[in-house]
Amino acid sequence: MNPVPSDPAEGSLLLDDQLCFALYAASRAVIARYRPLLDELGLTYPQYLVLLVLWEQDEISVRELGAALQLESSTLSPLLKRLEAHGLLRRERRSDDERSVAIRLTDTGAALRERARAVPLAIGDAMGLTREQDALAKQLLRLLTENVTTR
Amino acid sequence: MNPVPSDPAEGSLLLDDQLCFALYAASRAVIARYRPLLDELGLTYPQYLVLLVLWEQDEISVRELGAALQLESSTLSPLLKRLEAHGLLRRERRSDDERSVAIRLTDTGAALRERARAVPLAIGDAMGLTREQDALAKQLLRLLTENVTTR
DNA sequence: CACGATCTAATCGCGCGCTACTTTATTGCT
DNA sequence: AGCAATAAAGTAGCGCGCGATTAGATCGTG
Repeated sequence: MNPVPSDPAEGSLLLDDQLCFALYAASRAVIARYRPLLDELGLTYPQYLVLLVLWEQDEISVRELGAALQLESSTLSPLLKRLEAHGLLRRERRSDDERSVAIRLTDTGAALRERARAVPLAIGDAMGLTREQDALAKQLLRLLTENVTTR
Repeated sequence: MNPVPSDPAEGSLLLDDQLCFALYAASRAVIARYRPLLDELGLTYPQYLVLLVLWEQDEISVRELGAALQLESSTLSPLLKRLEAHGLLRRERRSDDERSVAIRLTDTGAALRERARAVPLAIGDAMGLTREQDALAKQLLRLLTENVTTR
């Protein structure tokens, strides 16, 4: 006594009506696509995101990194320790504000950027969206994130 | 010597050009929105997804559940044990095929459905997308998942 | 019927991701 | 200056997710 595609999504408890599930499944599927490529670089997906930020702006605090990636220090601290252990970056207390920790790429970390250039190309290819679809998707996802985040 | 919005996204290493990041951030933001609602039901987000499936089709194998949610048994097995420990479902070896485990809701698990009805309504509201945007987003996300998964 | 290939769950190890909490440093107020 | 409030990073605990592996059941082919 359930279906009839009455008002799709509005209050439905059917899995396939849920945007949240489409989102969750897509996110994991895309990350899974990245995995073999990132394995070659010795990186996990969140580690790759951290490096994307650092390649754009080296010398950044944990706080700023968290703001850029929307991640808590409780997630970033151990992740950054692992990247430091792999020799890709250094963490150092700031002298002007000892609460803050400055993250800086090592030469190895900076050099990895060249090897990473192939990644977005391969992924863009695998996603198989037109330029318009890609732009539209990004736009919708940002709107959604914005709506859902701000009170 | 980097920017100039030359060909957005095509091979860029800028975080904000990455569809994958928009996806990853949106997924976490939406799940975060669910958290307080699901807390009231004593559920995590993936547990809620499992129940969505079971409310649609009770008596299902771990394999089928994994196919529906795109999750491995290594994720589902412990998750199902926790739901069993909370009294929401039962796991039982099938007599006709002893490899398979049948998942069945308890009365408590089935009854939780009524309390869950409020969830999609509240979330739909918080997402703040028009019906068209919602449908378009789902469509794009499914296309993306399909492209990225196959092959 | 035998026996190797396949299938199903489950386990283990590891890296997130988040909440709650702690520690240390800085700021703001009087 | 003194001290509460705030801020930054980190730790602990828990629940995913996933790759790799394993144990046991079933299937397929000779």
